[in-house]
Amino acid sequence: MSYHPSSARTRARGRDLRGFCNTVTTGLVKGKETRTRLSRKDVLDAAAELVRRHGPRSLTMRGLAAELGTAVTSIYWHVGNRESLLDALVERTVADLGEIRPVGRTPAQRVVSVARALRRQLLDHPHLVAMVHERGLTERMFLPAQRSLVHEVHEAGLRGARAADAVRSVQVHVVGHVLVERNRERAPVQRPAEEEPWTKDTAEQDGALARALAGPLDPEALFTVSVKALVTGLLGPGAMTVGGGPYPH
Amino acid sequence: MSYHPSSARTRARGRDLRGFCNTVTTGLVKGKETRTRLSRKDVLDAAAELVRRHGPRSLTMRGLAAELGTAVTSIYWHVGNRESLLDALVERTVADLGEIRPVGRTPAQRVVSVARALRRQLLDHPHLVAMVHERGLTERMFLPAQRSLVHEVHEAGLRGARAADAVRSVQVHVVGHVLVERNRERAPVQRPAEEEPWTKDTAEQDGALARALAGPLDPEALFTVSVKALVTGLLGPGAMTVGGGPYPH
DNA sequence: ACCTGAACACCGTTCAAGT
DNA sequence: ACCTGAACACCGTTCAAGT
Repeated sequence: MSYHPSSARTRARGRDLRGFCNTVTTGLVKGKETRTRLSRKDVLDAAAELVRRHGPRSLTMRGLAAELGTAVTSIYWHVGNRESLLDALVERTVADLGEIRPVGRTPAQRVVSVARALRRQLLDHPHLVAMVHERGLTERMFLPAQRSLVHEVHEAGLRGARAADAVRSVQVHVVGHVLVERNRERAPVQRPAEEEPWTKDTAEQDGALARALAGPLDPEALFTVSVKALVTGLLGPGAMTVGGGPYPH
Repeated sequence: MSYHPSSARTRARGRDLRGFCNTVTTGLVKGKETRTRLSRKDVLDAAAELVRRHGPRSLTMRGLAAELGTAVTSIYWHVGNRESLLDALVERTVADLGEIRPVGRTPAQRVVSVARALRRQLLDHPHLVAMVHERGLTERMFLPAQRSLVHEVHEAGLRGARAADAVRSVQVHVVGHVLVERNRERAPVQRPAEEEPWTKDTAEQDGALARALAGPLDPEALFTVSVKALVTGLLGPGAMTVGGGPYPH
């Protein structure tokens, strides 16, 4: 419709064709660079910083413009609109997530190590997870772990569709777990079960079980338990036994 | 501060103290009821319908007022503000989710059946999942399954903290899986891996694996596979063997 | 090619005023 | 106790106009 570069959003999501003409620095004002021209990268950088500090909801076009010292409308020229700005941000961050190296003696241990590392990576970018999720790009979060998982699952003797299922099971479990976790963080005061909290009477006469269910949840520990169980189930019995299970028996 | 009932949101989240004086119907206009007075229930019902049809983002206070044929500000009197309106909506829907009856011969089979039923319930209320999630009430979605899971896990011989972990593992897995699934729905055209899609060469020389990874994902099947594996791992080896595994061997 | 201010069509929310 | 219109302080986005 126009020569507006943001029409790139209708093209295949390819490389940014401009952006080579980066910031032209002319001087310093109170330690901050003064731009003569705004670049797409400037916009993304500033937006990324705002999101990193206060989350995506805090990112308004007007606020971003103020941060950059330009008119709101300039931003539109560079990134099209708010939606594709966030798209670009997600794209960039996901691309920065490195591959994950498996650690451990058995394939099962290495798969667990990949799962834990992936979880760590995702939790390190708290807002990213929600943004990728809201954009329907969840599978993107699978990528850093995918190659390693394929290798390890194959190493464990799984083949074909069954191997693919195992890889995806682990991926979905990790991402899903992180989504649930992230959510708990936001509402740390989970309304104390107004449904009766668990008592010995309602918990199969198992006092320890009742206490555990009524008490707080340790996400890290729960993750370890569940991913080990999952991997055990996927790779076959005995898969985790070498490394010792989560519980003394 | 005032007698405004919406100050209930500062009280403990208890029962709605008004709302007994429901709609007073005076006649019919084109098949629609004509209200003389607006009740909190009217507001919630209309809001629920809007959310059900077009999702929570489509719910605006002004639009809701138009739907109800009142001034925007009347709504504020009844529900306080948009946030607590959505809170109330979530509360109501979650409360309507019934308990889940386990089916199957072995405890493992029954746990799997509970997991599948819970997933079904959540997928039946597509917007609810996202809303509960955004509100940080994820554990609420655990509730319909909780009691049955406790029973079955105990039946399988798990006790104390270990039983609690098993219950929670299944719960987080189900909710997490549904979150990931729901997300895929929203973006059905997952950008075809711009990273090279899997080929026989990159997939450990396993052509079937490559095809499976490149192809589409069947969420229902994947869920079954992963939850069976998880339960197997949690309840001990052999747990699922009676019912037959997902794959012929 | 890049940047601008003005304007549009929305929001949620508050408040003083009605009955 | 319940409802109202006017007003406030925000949004994202478009557009014609500048250089």
